[in-house]
This record gives sequence, structure tokens and C-alpha cells, in this order.
Amino acid sequence: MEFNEKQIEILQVAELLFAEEGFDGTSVREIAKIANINVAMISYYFGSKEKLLEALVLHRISGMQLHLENLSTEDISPIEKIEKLIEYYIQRINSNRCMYQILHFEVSSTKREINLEAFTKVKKNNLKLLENIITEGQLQGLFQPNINVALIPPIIIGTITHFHMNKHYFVDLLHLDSDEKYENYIANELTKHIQKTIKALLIYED
Amino acid sequence: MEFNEKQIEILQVAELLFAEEGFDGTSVREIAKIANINVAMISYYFGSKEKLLEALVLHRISGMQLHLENLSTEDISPIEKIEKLIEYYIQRINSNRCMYQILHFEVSSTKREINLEAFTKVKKNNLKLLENIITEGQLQGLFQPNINVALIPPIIIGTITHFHMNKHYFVDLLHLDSDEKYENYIANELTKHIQKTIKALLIYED
Amino acid sequence: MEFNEKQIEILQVAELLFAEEGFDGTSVREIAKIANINVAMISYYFGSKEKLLEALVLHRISGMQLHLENLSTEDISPIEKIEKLIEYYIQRINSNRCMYQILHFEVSSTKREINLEAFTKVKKNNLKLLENIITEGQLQGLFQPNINVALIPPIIIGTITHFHMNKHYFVDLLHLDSDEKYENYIANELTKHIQKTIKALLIYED
Amino acid sequence: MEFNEKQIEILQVAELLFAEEGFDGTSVREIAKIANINVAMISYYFGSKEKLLEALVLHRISGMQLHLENLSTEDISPIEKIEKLIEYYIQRINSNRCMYQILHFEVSSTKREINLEAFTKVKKNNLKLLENIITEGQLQGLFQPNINVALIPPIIIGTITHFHMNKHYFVDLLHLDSDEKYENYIANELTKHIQKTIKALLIYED
DNA sequence: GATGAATGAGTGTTCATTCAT
DNA sequence: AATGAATGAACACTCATTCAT
Repeated sequence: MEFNEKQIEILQVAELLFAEEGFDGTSVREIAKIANINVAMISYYFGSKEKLLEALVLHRISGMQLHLENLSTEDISPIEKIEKLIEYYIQRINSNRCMYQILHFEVSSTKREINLEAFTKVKKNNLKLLENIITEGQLQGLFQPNINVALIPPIIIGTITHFHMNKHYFVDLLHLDSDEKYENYIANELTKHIQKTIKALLIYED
Repeated sequence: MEFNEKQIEILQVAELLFAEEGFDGTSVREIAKIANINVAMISYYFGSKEKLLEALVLHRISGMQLHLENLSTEDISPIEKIEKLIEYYIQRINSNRCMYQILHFEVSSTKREINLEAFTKVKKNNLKLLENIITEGQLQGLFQPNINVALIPPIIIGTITHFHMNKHYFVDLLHLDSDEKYENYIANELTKHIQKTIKALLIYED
Repeated sequence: MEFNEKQIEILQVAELLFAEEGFDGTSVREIAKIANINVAMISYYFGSKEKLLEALVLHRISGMQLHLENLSTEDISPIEKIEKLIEYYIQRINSNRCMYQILHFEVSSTKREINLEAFTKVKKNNLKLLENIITEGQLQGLFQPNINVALIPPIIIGTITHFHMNKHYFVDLLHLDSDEKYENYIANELTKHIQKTIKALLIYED
Repeated sequence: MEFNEKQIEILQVAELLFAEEGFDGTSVREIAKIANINVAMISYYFGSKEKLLEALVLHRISGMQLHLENLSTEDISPIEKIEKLIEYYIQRINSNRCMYQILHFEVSSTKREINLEAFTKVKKNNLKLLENIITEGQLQGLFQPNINVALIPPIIIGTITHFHMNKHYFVDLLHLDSDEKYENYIANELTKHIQKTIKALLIYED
């Protein structure tokens, strides 16, 4: 699926608006106005508002696969690999914040039925990657044996997502009174916190 | 704020629908139809659709405070207290699933400005509770000293929320092919997983 | 099915416009404007434009049944009965001109599927009436025996309808340069012409 | 007016669609799709959708003139001439069914003003033909003197047209449960019925 | 106190047509 | 000569809300 310049412009505007105001809370006229195109353009290019959402999801999900195939073969310890993986994870969520917001709400909604096969595939691939590293660590006796690997991504993604969703609260609580401070907090404290949490979980003897 | 029978009926229907289809995705006619009342009633009782949402949030948040004042004084170890706290946390999130769904979206949306002071207060109270227990554990030398307490609720809430939002994915991945299995998984595996994670974080020496 | 004053007003306007400009050629805004009501009224009262058409057809067809039950028992000759029947027929078509125009188009259109059972029933009833009179005439030896009764209404209705549809042409051809003359021509010459034609057909020995 | 291959293709598709779904019920995109041409072609070739209709009407009407000049001079009785004329008439209507459908509705509509001079001329020519035959019959003492000739074509055309427009009804009533039976019924029973009717009218003494 | 009737504003979509190429 | 891209206007319809009763 290839999009021309204008289509990509529409997709970008739509992504932002869908994330900020929800799918139902965004009108095609709003999108058209901001993207500086004719309203009819949206139906013309994507068929319908709903299909625009589908196209958007498909378009963006494809870029969300972690490209860490070489991580497995790198000559670093499994712990360092986990740290690196989490860092990548957080960066990816961070830079796909809008899409995550959209996926969370429009997708958990009972109203629309979006094909999330691609997203599921991405998630399963990423899970496999994580499994490999943990298995490696377990074989080296670094990690505990009884780890529920499937429940580790929820910790990472859930924590980050929850932080973003309650930005106002955390900005207030942690005095992150500028966008820079907020971003830095995520890149440093929050990332370290999650890394530490996952490491603890892997190493900690029950 | 006291509501009569019909108002509570409306609030219940609205909560379910707002959670399932979003605020903008739900029409007052839909609410009225399911609640078996006249459309005009919503404006009449609550002023507007938006004010209905506010009333709903206010109404429900008051009940979301963890009532664990006596936990602090109970004669059990801080570790057991943490375990209990997490269990309560998860139960509360679980039984307020719809409200969480609504809050998450409305809180992060730029469209509506809902007064979330009450929600913030609840969160801060709950955080204080957690802090007390952790401090107790640290004084007893059970927990590590350098714990970022503010980032612990995000792990708990974020993980649970992420699990719910991606129900389809986890049902598939973990073969939770009945509502009972799904609920049981949350009450057992997921709860234990989160408890173990937090405990590891608190105890694990960096 | 009972309609209030405004609904009837809408139906009247819709009938005229649907007849003059076709269903697809008429916009609900046009109807609303002429009926002096809000556009939303049409959806509110009838559900949709299409359902307005259905309501209109149902509403009007019920009044199109020939009420000539007593004709059969009247003490006049079958020939006079036929003449009377045709007169009634023509009057009915005449005063339901718009509905006939609409029905003809919608019936032959492949686009909409309107329930025309009621219309079929009316037509079959009227046919039965005609059959009775003709049988009576045949028993009295006045009419020929081999009459294809089913093909008599097409002559009556078809001729009238064709005349109306080509009004411009006949106005020019027959110099009917006023509405009065046109109506009079139908009530007199055309009616007599059709009566004479049908009588000829019934009496004429092949 | 000469049309190239593609234009004729467009005209053919347009004729079918205009007949089936009406002018307003047919979109240029639909025509373009079926005719396998670009949407812009219609405006390009014909100027506009409306002008396409005009072109279509003009194009087809020219072929609807009855070519029976030699009928007048043939050495057969006026009665046989009438029979032949009616047969030709019916055949022409039959093979121009779509155009008749279009003319009936789009032309009686107050929306569009199509130049029907050509059609009027054709009708007047055909009427003249009929007049000549009837005059011949009257001179031979075969036909009654007081015949309203102008009202004879309406009987023929009206009856056929009415039959076509109510195809569903007659198929049901006369058990014409295949296209073949339907066509045969028109070519035989209906044609004979109309011939008999007109003959009766001409011969029958009032 | 409660509601059926009604409405103006706004929704997503389709329309015939235009225009640069 | 022919067309893909693009558009403003119009489409039917739904929305939350108001108001007379």
C-alpha cells in the first residue's frame, strides 16, 4: 500500500486528531480543514472515514515492528540485551504515542471492527524476541526459571501508556513543568524504572 | 450529590455505553432508549450530555478510594501488606473497569475538560498509603532504599489496563476461551505476576 | 395508519413533487421548503425519504379502490354498467394522476422495491368487478363470448395515462389551449372515446 | 449527428440505465463504469449529463419513424392495412421499450426541458399514415364515419406501454412465467387484442 | 415535574463537472 | 484527443438541545 504526498498528509492529520479527540469526536471536515484539502478528498482517497482509520492503522502498524534481529547475536549479556530491548520498546511506544492512543480506544471499542492481524503479528514477533533473550539468560543461570514471559510486555507497555494517559497527573506530581522535562523523565527515570523492574522480576528469587 | 432512582439508572446505562462506544460514539437517544426514559430527561436531569459525563465521573470516583486505613496497623509484614494492597488495587480496577476506560480516554482527550480533582485526590491518597507501607519496609531493612514510589502504581494499573484493552490478543495468546477463564486468569496468574514484580522491585538489589 | 395535519401536508407536497420531478429528482429539502417544515421533520415523521414514499403509496392506494359494489345490483343494462364503470375508472385515474405517475415509475424501476401488494389487490378487485359485468352481458347475449377481460383495463388506464403523459402533444394537436379545455376534453371526448372503444370490443363480432 | 464507437457505447448504456433507474437515479459514474470509459468522457463528448439525455433522445427518435410509405399503395384491404399498421406499431414500441420508458418519465417531468420536436414530428407523420388508411376505409364504406383518429394511437401505445410498465402484475395474472412466454403473449394475444379493439372501434356502429 | 414535538447545526458521503496535462 | 485528480455544492440523515404544555 503506497500513499502519495497528500494522502500521507491526511493520514498524519487524522492520526493526531483521532488520538486527541477520538474517532467519533473528529469530523472529516476538521481533518480536511487542517490538512488543507477538500472534504470530498477523504472519501475520494480512502473511501470513507472508517476506511481512513483502517488505512491509518495498517500504514502505521507496519512500521512498529522492533528491528532487533541482530540483538540476539550481539555479544552482550542477556541482562544488557533486556535493557536494550526495553529501551527500544519505550522509544517505539513513545514515537508512536498517537497510534497507541488510537489503538487503545478505537480498537477496544465494540463499535468498529478493525483488522488487527498485522498488529497481533507484530506483538507476537516482539514477544518471540523477548522469549529468546530470556531463555538465553535462563540457560546461563542468570534468570529465574519460572518466568511468565507473556506478561512482561504488558508491564512495559502498560506502564508507559498509563504514564502518557495521565500526563497531567504526573506532570503535577513530579513537577515536570515543561515538555522537555517530561520527555527527559520518560527517557531517563521512567525507562530506568521499567528496566530495573523487569530485571528484578527476572533475577529475583521468589 | 444525591440521585434518584431514574438518575442512577441513567448513570449506569451511560457508564456502560460511554465505556463501550466512547462519549462521542454514544448518543443520548441510545442512552434514553436503553434506560427506558425520555430523551429530554437527560438534559432535564443533568443539564447536558457533557454534564451527565461529569456527574457520572464524580459519582463513581468517590467510590474508588481504597479503604485500607486499617492495613497500616495490621500485624502483618510489609511484604504481606504490599501483596494485600496490590490485590485490593486489582480488584478495584477490575470492578471499575468501565469507569477506568472512560477516564483514560476523557482524561487524555483534549476535547473535554472534566474536573478530575477528585480523581487526583483519590490517586494521591492511594499513593500515600503505598508510601507508608514501603517506608515501613525500608525501616525494617526489608525493602531497598532507592524506590521511586510514584512509579509503582503505573506498573500495577498500567499492566491491568493494558491486559483489559488487549483482551482479544491475550484471550488468543493464553487460550482463555471463556469469560470465567479470563476472570480467573486475572484474579490468579496476573495478580500474582504483578505482586511478584512489585516485590522483586522492592527487594531486588540493583 | 393515521397521520396528523403536518404529516398529511408533507404527504401532499411529496406526492406532487415525486410526480413532477421523480423520487430521485426530489430532495427532502425541496419538500420541506414547500411544506414549510424543517428538513429533519421528514426523517422524524417517516424515518427516511424512502419510507416517506412507502407511506405515501400505502396512504393513497387505500383510497383508490373503486366503490362500485352496488353497481352489480343496479337495475340497468350491462352496457350502461360498463359505461358507468369506465367513467368511474377515468375519474379515479384523473383524480389520482400524481399517484399513478409515481406508481408507474416506481413499479417499473429496478431501484426501489416497494410493497405493491395493496395496489395489486385493488387492481384485482376492480378486474373482478369488470368480469362480473361482462359475464352478465354475455349471459344476456349482449356481449361476445370470447373476451380477454384482463386486457380491458390496460386499454382504459393505458389510454388515459398516455394522454396525460403526452399532454403537451395533445394540447397542441387538439388545440386545448387552457386547462379547462384539457380537463373537459378528458371528461367528454376522451371518456366517450374509451367507452365507445370498449363497447365496440364487447359487442363487435370478430 | 454522427457518433463514434465510444459515444454509441455510452448512449446504449445510458439508455438502459436511464430506463431502469431514471435519469436522476443514474449517476454518470455508473454509466462510465459499465461503458468502461472515464467519467470525464461524458462531459467531454456530450457536454453534460443532461445533454447526453438530449443526444440520446434525438439519436433514437430518428429511428422510430414507421417506414410504411408503401403500405398506402399496397393492394390489400384497409382492414388488413390497419392490422399491419398496428403490428408494426407494437413492434416498434417493443423494440424501443427503453426509450419509451425514458420519454414517458423524463419528458413528462417538469424538471428537464427536452426538445421533442423530432418526436412530435414522428408522431404526426404516423398519425397522418393512420388517417389515410381510415379515410380509405371510410370511402369504401368499411369504417364508420365519425372516428376520432387522434385518439387511436393512444389506445395502441397506451395499452402496450401500460402492459410493459406493469409487467410484474401481468406476469402474475397471466402466468407468463418466462421471458419467452411474456414476449410471445405480446406478439400474439396482446397484438390481436389491440387489433381487434381498433377494428371493432372502426367498424362498430354506435 | 416531566415529556412529546420540533429544530438548527452538523454529520459523512455522493454528485456532476472542471482542469491541468 | 483524452483522462486522472480534484472540487464545491448538494445530498439524506442524525445530533443534542429546547420549549410549550
